[in-house]
Amino acid sequence: MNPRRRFCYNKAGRSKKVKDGQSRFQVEVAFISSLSDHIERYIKALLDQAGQGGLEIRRTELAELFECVPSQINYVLKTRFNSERGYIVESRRGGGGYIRIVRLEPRHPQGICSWIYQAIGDSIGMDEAEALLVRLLDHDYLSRQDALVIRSLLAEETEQLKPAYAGRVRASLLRSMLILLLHGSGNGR
Amino acid sequence: MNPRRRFCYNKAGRSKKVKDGQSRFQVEVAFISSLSDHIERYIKALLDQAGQGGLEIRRTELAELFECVPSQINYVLKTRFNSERGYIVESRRGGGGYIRIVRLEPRHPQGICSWIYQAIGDSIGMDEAEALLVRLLDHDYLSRQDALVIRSLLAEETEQLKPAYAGRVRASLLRSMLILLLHGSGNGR
DNA sequence: GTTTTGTTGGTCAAGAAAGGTCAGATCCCA
DNA sequence: TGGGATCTGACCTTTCTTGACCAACAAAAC
Repeated sequence: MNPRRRFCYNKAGRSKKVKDGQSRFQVEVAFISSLSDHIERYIKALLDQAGQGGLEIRRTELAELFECVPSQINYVLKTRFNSERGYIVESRRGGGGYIRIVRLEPRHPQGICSWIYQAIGDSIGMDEAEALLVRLLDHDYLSRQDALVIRSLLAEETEQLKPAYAGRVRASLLRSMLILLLHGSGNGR
Repeated sequence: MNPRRRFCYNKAGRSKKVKDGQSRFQVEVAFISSLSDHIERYIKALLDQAGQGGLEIRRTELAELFECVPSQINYVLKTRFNSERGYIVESRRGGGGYIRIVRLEPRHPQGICSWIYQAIGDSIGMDEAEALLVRLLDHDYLSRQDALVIRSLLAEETEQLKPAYAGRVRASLLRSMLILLLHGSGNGR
């Protein structure tokens, strides 16, 4: 393995230390310092330029740009561009492969999604689910009709399950339906 | 092999890159980039124009249009226009040979929701789910964005599960999300 | 009516071209 | 100084593209 000149990209963007002798402490801004953080910022900058359709990147190119291994890109995507944070990542392997990143426009105050993730957790009971729906209803994050449909689907889909699984499946279902409503197109087509 | 000027057809249709210097990545729409994808889109465009009876093509002609080997066309047909995705392909060899492609409307006496229930069943694999989404997309029952979100949620919610449960949970999730979109307040279908 | 020849489309497997996964090494901060 | 966050590299899977060879059908030749 040839010794790599790492962090090449960062020459411009990383935090600077003050010249030797002047001070032993970092004085410049840019606390953000890890490679992952830089890749994250770079992708976000690209996303800002991109339209609704999102952004398409080549894993290898990006890795070359930052002089890191390709799997580093996966790490960044997994930790920073997951759906809890409001992103969707799709990819395809093989010739013409790509990674597409879409930022879901928060049609509601950001934070509501991660709040939902937290509130639901790994498993949730019917009562808690109901309480959560009521709460979302009260705050107008949810329409009456959607709440009705969700309620009925939750019941229908979990009634046959053993309690142990029911809670988990219910959590999955509730989470998915809510996220879909919050992020989906709102009107088909 | 003479160096081929590939993607001739695509001159007009392919995605634009941002001006040099701005970014090395595609930021505009229409990302789809492989030859197969272009052939797929071309055929679908033809299908949209064609009536109920479907579309008839010459394998060789199409291959010439895209400057590829004829078997590439078979690949596209096999992977994108199979019966799982709701297409029927028949062909005849010899002089006057042809390939006919027919797109089947997903129909059920009781309507699209019943069709969905039936198509999903108790358990469904990721591939089947994908095919179903594509089919609904092709027929405009679903928006791109919703499909994107559903796909990503399906993957996320089932990735940790043992295959035996994953199929069932996936079925529940897919069914619920689709029914919610169709019956919820978002659109009146 | 056969046989031959030309015209189409079909199959399959090899190789190329992406991206994915995962365990272990490292880094870094409380 | 221990644990979580990062990084790396070896190895894997998926998807696409190509070309050699095969099979079916039609029209011409016999």
